[in-house]
Amino acid sequence: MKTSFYPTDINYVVKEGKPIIQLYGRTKEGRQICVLDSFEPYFYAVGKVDVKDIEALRQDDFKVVRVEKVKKNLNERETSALKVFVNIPKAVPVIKDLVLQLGVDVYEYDILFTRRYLIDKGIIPLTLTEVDGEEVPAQSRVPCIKAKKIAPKSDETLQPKILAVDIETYNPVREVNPKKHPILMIGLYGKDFSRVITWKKFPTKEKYVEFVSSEADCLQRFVELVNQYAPDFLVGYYSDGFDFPFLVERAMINKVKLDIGLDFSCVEIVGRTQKEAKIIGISHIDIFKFIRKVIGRSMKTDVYTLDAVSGELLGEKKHVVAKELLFKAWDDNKGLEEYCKYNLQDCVLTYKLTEKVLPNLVELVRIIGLPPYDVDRMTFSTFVEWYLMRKASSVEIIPNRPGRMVEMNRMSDRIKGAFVFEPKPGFYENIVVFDYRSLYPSIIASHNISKGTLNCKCCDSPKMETERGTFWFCGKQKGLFSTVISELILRRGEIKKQLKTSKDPLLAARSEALKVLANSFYGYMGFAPARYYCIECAESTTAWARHYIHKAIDAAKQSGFTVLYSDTDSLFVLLEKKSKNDALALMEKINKDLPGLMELDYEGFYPAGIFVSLRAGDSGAKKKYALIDEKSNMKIKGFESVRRNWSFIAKDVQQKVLEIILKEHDANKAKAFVRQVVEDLRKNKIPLDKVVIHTALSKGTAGYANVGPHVAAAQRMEAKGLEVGAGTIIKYVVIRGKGLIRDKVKLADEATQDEYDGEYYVQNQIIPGVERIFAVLGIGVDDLTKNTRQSSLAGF
DNA sequence: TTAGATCGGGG
DNA sequence: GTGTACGATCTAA
Repeated sequence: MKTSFYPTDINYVVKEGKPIIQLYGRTKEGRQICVLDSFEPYFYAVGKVDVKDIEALRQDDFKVVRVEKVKKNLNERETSALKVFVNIPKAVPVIKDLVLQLGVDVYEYDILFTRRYLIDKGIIPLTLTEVDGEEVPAQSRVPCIKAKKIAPKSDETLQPKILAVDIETYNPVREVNPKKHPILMIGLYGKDFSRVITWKKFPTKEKYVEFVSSEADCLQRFVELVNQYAPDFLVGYYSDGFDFPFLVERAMINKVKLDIGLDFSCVEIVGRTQKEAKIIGISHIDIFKFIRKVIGRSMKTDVYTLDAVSGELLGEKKHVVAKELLFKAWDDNKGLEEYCKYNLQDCVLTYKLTEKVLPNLVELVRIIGLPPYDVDRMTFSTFVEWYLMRKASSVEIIPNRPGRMVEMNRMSDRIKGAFVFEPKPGFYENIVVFDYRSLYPSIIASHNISKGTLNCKCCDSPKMETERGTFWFCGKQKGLFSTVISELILRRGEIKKQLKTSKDPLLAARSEALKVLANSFYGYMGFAPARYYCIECAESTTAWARHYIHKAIDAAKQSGFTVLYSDTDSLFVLLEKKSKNDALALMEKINKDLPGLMELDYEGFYPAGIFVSLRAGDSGAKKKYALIDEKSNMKIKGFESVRRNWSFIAKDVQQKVLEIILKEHDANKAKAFVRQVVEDLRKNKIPLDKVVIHTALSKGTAGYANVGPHVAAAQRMEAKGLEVGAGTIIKYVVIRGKGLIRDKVKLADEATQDEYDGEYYVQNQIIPGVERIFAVLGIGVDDLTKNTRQSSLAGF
């Protein structure tokens, strides 16, 4: 019988000395199933050796089953190799050591069995797959089908059934301790499903609240509800690091089996440095990990709390409640309903965030071909590596990971970076910005940059001098890196074309995923633990990048443009007496000479911009500038206006000054504005809440060698009996008085309007934020702060 | 400047 | 689990 299904998760067991793959998934009809398949572990040996010597190898229960002679490429050159099949996966590392002792090289001995299976069978998780086989009895929560044949069927993708989970714990002190403190409530949220399970009864009309009689029952009920809901994805926010480790520990203490695995296995916490919670058959997704890593790049927030992330991505926040007082509410059985609401809302946010970023996750799964559980936790370098491995494996023997020594040596390799043309600090008008579209990826593709095509003997490609030597890449044979990156670029190009007529968020996510992957290639080539490490490739990439940006700069100068600024892939020119059309013509001219997929884009026109020096006396102004476009949108780079430990008034003044200068081109107005704020601060006319400084404590107050103002404020909090620790946001105000700043600190709610030290704010908050901006306009600090009336009076 | 330590997220 | 490899930021040297 044929069954079409979407695989979600994969695992294997050894039965009667044979490994059996368990491929979990959901059928087209929505039924959860497990496909059982046989598959043989193997690795490759390359070198002069008698096949019989390998066939004879065995140790304990591990043995060689058979050896096949195969033709495969090794580093993009054809080689004959031996494919060594062994009895079980665990035999691979043991037998490969024995083969190594025969004096031959070994390869692909550390590719996880389940991943090897997916690659060899061409199966892509979440993508429609067809299995031919009959149902067999098995110890499983879902029907098991023994596969006679299995193969990918179509591009169709699963809409996974998602269940979000979040727990609240008893927490009287600033310490997370599952050994001491119980779980008070467990929240679950899915499609048409809301539930908070808790074990202290209180009157409520909320239907989602469910009472049980003990923590043990709470855990037991959690197991039942997960089973009933039968999710493909069980999702949490930081659930690898908190919720599941806590649940597992409490389950152990309460002697409850957390056996939600589809084979009746319990949740398992694995991993050395980074904890992971693994559930057989259910993809546990820690959405925090994915968002921080993949989505975070394009987000404004600098903290990845559930509240901040939900605020930005969903426009929705956490339910407001004094979380640190939950233990008290529990003890007194007072106001617990609010905490249940809070618990559920966290689940809702986690669920919605997952829905929101799911297209990105799914697309990465489809490109890389590993299960969502893995993709959720992988880093960019591993994305690239597994993508390369899957692409290469049918023709290439995959290179080994470097040994410790090799990796250490690679660590000291340095690559000469990008070229920066430093702008002169100043105010400028009519700026046109160009940038190379996906500069590094397009160079890798267009110059056929790849490990196996480096310095070929067969042709005379353009050569590039670098500090490491002269490098060129074959013009006849297409390289692995360049081939796969070209595919990514072209595939993205197609999607972007479709995006012009459709606003489908799925397409946008696909485009984003492809971009993320393509942009990771350059970093990967110079990443010490990489299998396909190629420092010459990385060096060549930046060298060509410098070459092309210089070319653009030279062309601009030749056409009579003044070049203002250039960094890596961008070029800022001044129009002066030229028109936008002249700028476009320049771009066309540059583009005519570019090879392959390379292209210079017109990024935009800006009527005004200001470039500011980084430090006092620093002539260059790289990476610190503000531009304004024709629609009055400001583009601010490198200014500290977002720094958290600045008072609101400091951020506000910096922002306004940039706005007045860029929009109205009126330095005197900006100056007058600052002078007014200075005067208002000195007269304590600026509202108190605008001078409050927010700083997060990085450790306990005892841990600081020198007591800064925020630490002094934290100590005041402690003196008042408030709980303070790492991560607490300290809100303080500097008040008038003598002595050190730390002795003039008051908590935000202690201070009054007329006691804050206006002069402190002028000197330490306002001036540092605008000093360099005014320096550009020839206005000194004195012009901003000196009170003319006072000084003239002083003259008498 | 560079190497080593810490922290993030969660309660 | 046929294993592994975070990375940004701060601090001390």
